[in-house]
Amino acid sequence: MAAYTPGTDAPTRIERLRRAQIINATIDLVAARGHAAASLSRIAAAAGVAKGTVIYHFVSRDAVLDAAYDHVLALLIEQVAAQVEDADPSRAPAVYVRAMIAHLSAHPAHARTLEQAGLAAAASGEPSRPPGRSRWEPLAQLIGEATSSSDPAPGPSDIRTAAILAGGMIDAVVREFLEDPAYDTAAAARAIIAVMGWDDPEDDR
Amino acid sequence: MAAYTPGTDAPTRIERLRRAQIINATIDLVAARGHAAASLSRIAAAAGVAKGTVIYHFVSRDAVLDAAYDHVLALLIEQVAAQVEDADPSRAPAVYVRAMIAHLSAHPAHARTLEQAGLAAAASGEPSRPPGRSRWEPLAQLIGEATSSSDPAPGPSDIRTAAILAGGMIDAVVREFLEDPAYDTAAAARAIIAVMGWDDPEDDR
DNA sequence: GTCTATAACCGGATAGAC
DNA sequence: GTCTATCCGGTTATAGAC
Repeated sequence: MAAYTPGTDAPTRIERLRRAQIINATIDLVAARGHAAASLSRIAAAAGVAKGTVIYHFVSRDAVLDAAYDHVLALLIEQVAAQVEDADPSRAPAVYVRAMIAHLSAHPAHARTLEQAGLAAAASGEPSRPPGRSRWEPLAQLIGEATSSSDPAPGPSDIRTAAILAGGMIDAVVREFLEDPAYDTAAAARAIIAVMGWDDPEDDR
Repeated sequence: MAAYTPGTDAPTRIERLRRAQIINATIDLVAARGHAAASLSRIAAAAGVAKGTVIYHFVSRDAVLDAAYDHVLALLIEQVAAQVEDADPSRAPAVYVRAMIAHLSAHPAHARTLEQAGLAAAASGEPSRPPGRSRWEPLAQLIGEATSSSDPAPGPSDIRTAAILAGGMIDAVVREFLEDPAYDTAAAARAIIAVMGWDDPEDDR
């Protein structure tokens, strides 16, 4: 058999613990100092292990960062998907907006990390997705399903543009919150839903 | 007198040319490969000069990047301000949105560079501005002046939030354009103005 | 003014002791 | 599994020749 390569097979052990430990340290480090400053030595120091240990559990520095970014992204998607799934389709877009903002406000370090991840990706010419598959495609999907049920399609008639605009507002609200933690993100979420003309789950009582 | 320090005093000569040459090369480099990849040697190579030359005209690598970022920002502000100034106050917000998107669409490299500049700044904990002075403060100003003249204040009643949301949409539209140059930014600008419920200069004919 | 050469440093990654 | 030691490459910045 080939040599043991951690991460590819069943991690059956404290391996998972070490990996989690390193990943969490990396997330905090990136959130605090940025992608570029998250060097191997700093990651190791933050996690309380040696450089060699980090490269034993992961393949390279890039692999550590990728794993960290995948992790925060997976958590975000899981959270949002759970709330969107058991919601009336006509209200799914509003739920999406609230869930997104709530999660990122609750985990500022994750928000900052995702910000850095996106920019690092934009830097190294990475056309990771074929044209059309933009970051807000899932949201566009929800908008499409919502407007097909309720007749008077609100907001911009172009679904892609609607998703892009709503997504941009979400980003902006989260960014503002990161700079000013006193900013009322719940009110901002309400404002987004209002300008988009969407059904608001919190309206009916 | 003290030694001559370029940039601080009258640049009286081909100094300005060299500086401009280096700055432009830096802008393209950052746009293409990102902030982190814009090393001194790469900047020098891109500008067609030696490393020493770069550090002669600027103090350090960071100074070069700062100068480049200041430059693209100054151009953007100049362009937008010119269009906003000779516009009816009630339509200033719409003009701002269009000017911003038009300029950044016309100069994608500048848009990418500003993106990288922002992220690099977010990384090194740089509270460059006291709380409240957000990036969209000028826009908030325009919105305030516009709504004080026309009675039925459109969009979110909170001016700060209105500016943040509109700004976020501008960012999102530009980002989308960078990924898909076929994206219709003029239509997107119209959509932004529509959802905000603003007076549109292109409406009356 | 511009360049070459060099100093001092820090980055990632490997080898191997324990 | 985890660590230390080491190597190599690339980085900024300086010194000084031209």
